[in-house]
Amino acid sequence: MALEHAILVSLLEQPGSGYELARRFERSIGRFWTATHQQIYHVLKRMETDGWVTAEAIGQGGRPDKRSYSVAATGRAVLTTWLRAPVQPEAVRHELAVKIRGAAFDDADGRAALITEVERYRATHESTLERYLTGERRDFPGTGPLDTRQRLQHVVLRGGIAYERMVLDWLDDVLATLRGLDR
Amino acid sequence: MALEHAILVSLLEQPGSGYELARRFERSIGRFWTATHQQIYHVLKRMETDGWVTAEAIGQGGRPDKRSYSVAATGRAVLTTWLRAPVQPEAVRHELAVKIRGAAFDDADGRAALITEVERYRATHESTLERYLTGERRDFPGTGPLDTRQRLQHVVLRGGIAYERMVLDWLDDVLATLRGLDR
DNA sequence: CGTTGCTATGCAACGAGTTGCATAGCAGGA
DNA sequence: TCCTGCTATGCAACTCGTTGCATAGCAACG
Repeated sequence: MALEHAILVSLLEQPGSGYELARRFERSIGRFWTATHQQIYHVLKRMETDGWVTAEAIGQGGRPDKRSYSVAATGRAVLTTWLRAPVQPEAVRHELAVKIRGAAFDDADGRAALITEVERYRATHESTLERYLTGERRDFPGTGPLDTRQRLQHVVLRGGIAYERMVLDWLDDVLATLRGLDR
Repeated sequence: MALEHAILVSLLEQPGSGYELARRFERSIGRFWTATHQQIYHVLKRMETDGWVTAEAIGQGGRPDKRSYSVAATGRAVLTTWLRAPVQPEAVRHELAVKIRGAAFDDADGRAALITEVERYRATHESTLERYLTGERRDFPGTGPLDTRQRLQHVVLRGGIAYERMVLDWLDDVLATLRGLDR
C-alpha cells in the first residue's frame, strides 16, 4: 500500500535501478520501511505502467542492461496527495513481546534459552545503534548549515537512534526480570 | 506465521471464543500483535484442524453458539518449540518517517498540513500512554508480590510505556524541526 | 582453474492479511 | 418504532509480501 510512496521518495532523493533501490532498502530507507528486491521490481513495473516513473535502459557492455528509474510528473502528484493524507496507525508486530509473555507457560530451561536469545537480540540492536551513530557523525558533523532535505533526514535518523536506545534500555529491564524469576 | 503463537499465549492466559480473542487483540495483546477478527477465525479453524486447540460449543439461548477454545497438549508443545527458536528481526514499517523525508519534496503548504497531521498523531500516542499508565496503576499497584506471569506481563507493559514516551519525545523533535523549516 | 560472490533482473507458487459483505438476535435510546 | 450498536461467526475476493528458483556475465581469491 505504501511501498510505492517509499520508492517515490527514494527515487526523488536519487534516481536509480531496482537493484540499487533494493540495496538502499537494506540500508537507509530500510530503517523505517523494509522490502525485498522481488517486491521492489514488482511495484516498479506497476508504477512504470501507471506512468508514475520513467525508465531509461543503460547498457553496460557484457552485463544485462540496467533500468534506471526517475519520478514522472504523475508520480510527484501522487506523492503530494499521499503526503497530505492522514497517517495510518502502524500495525505493531513485536514477536519478542509475545515470547516474553509466553515464557510464563514454559519451564526454567525455556526461560534460560530465552535469556540467551534476548542477549543475542540485544547485541544486534547495539550494533544497529552503532551504525546509526557512525552515520550521524559522518553526515551531520554539525559544521555548516543544513538544507531542508538534510534536516528532515536528520530528524528521522534521530528517531531511529532514540528507538534503538529505548530498546536497549528495555532489553536490560527484560533481562533483569527474566533473571529474577528462577532464583 | 506467528499469529498462531500469539493466540496460543492468549488462550493459555485465558480460554475464550474467537470473538473474545479479537477483542483482546484490540486491547491487551494488540499492543504488540495486531489481528482482525477475520484472521483470528481463520487461524483458529486451522489450529483446531491441526489439533493445537480444542473447541467447546456453548449455547446461549437465542443467540448463535459461542465456540470457546482451549489449548491442547499439541498446541502447548508447538508453543514451547517456538519459544526456544531464535527471534526473527522485526519488519519495520513506519509510514510517518517516509512522509517526513518526503516532505522535502513538497512545498510549505504541504509541510503545514504535515505539521497538523503530526499533532493529531501525537495526540493519539498521548492517549495510548495514558491508557497504559492507567492499566499499570490498576494491575501493578506495587502492593504485594507478583507471580511469574504478572512479572512478565508487567515488563512487556513497561516496554509499551517506554515506547510511547520515546515516540512523544521524538514527535516534539519532529514538530520543532518542521516548524523551523519555513520560517 | 574452480569456487565464491557481486551486479542485475525476473517467474512461479505460496502464505499472510485486509476489505467488503452477510447473517441473526438482542438491547437501548431518540 | 426505527435506528444504532453489540455479540458472534463466517465467505469470497483481493492485495501484499515472502521464498525458492533461474539466468548470466564478471571479478577476485586461492
